[in-house]
Amino acid sequence: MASDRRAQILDEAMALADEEGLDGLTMRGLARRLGLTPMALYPHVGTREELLDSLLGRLLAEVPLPASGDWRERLSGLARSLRAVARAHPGYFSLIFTRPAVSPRTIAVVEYIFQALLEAGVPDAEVLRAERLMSTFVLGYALSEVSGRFSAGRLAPAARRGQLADEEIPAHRRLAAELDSPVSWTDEFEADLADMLAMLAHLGR
Amino acid sequence: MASDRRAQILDEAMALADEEGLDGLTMRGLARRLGLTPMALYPHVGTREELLDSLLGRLLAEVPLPASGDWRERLSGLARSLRAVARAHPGYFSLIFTRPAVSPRTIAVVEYIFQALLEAGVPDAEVLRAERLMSTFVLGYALSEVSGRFSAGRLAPAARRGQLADEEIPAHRRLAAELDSPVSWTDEFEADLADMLAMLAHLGR
DNA sequence: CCCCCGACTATACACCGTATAGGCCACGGA
DNA sequence: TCCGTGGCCTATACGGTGTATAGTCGGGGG
Repeated sequence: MASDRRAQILDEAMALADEEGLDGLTMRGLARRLGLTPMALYPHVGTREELLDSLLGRLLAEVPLPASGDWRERLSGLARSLRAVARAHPGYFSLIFTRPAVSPRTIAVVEYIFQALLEAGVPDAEVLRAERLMSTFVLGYALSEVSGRFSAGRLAPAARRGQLADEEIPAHRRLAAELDSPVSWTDEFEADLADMLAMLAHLGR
Repeated sequence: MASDRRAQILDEAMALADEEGLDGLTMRGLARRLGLTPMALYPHVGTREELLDSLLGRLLAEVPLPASGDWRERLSGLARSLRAVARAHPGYFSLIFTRPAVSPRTIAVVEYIFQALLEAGVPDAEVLRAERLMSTFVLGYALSEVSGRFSAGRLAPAARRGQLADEEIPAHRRLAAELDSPVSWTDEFEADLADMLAMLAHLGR
């Protein structure tokens, strides 16, 4: 069947993007891996931009929606799934921020969050904002983690000493012990999640 | 002076990126605007990747750090400045997520946030996490706003009707009035900011 | 006067996305 | 059995990209 071929090409595209990153995902490179000419891809996946949109669709399709549990369990389960997807595909998770794709799946995920927030008692007038606030945090955290924004400061001890005098950064000096100890991004995510859920609960009275 | 030339090139690069976006920022296009050959740029700004890092540096340099006020005013002032920078340069604000740059300026901004959080009474052991949490929200919100992630759903009425049956999305149906009314991203940002600051205050007891 | 050195140019290479046109083969109807 | 015909794929080409390498030129110091 024709869409088998499409699925097969998308599989290979995801593998290639996982290995080489978005820049390495090339029409020519993808065709080479499949033993095809670049132009053979076009009838199946469209232009490269459309290919990227399809990859984003697959990314979202990988996110399971927990079927049971109270609203806290459902929201934190979804959040953990999103972070897991980001860690599984660090090379192109950023698509979720840069490509505004509104697929049925997207709507299903948003619907899922709406229902959880309503169950949490968030007033109708605040549900949309609460959904965007929560999504922004989860997606932002996941992207920061896999794109290296968080760990950029891990060379902080050198950088701190490097260019600014100690007197200019008293808070850094006071927090030296914390700055020098390793961070578990999983633990931090869980702690953040707890705080965010508490905030949502507060919104619901 | 030599670094005048560099500054001049970076000025033009920012202008070009503002007009044409990151994809439109091309070594050849930049050189053309300056009346130069592409290769003339390299001694001044290095490779294109290094040029992008320099642009990010300039972006951060544009963010003013409010000199006075209590910790709430300082943090929300900084947050508003970051969002303003994003809106001023929507084409390449995303660099802040994808390019881990640790410049003296970055450290100064983080130091500023640390001091505010300490003033808020956040325990030393939680300051680093609170800084990342707050930064993630602010940067994520700003990026979502300028990259179109938020407004992707503005064609929601059509999309909702389009592919999912009404019975599958009861929360969307219940929130139809809210979904169809326009959103002020400024108002929403302020409301989110208030909630986040309350959360931080709670962390500080 | 000469020479050097810095800024700049010229050329070239490998790669990219994709438009256009043509080939090949399997299959259904006469 | 032959003949379209239509789906998949290939070949070629064009204009773009980043950047390595080598050459050009003018002005300031010995």
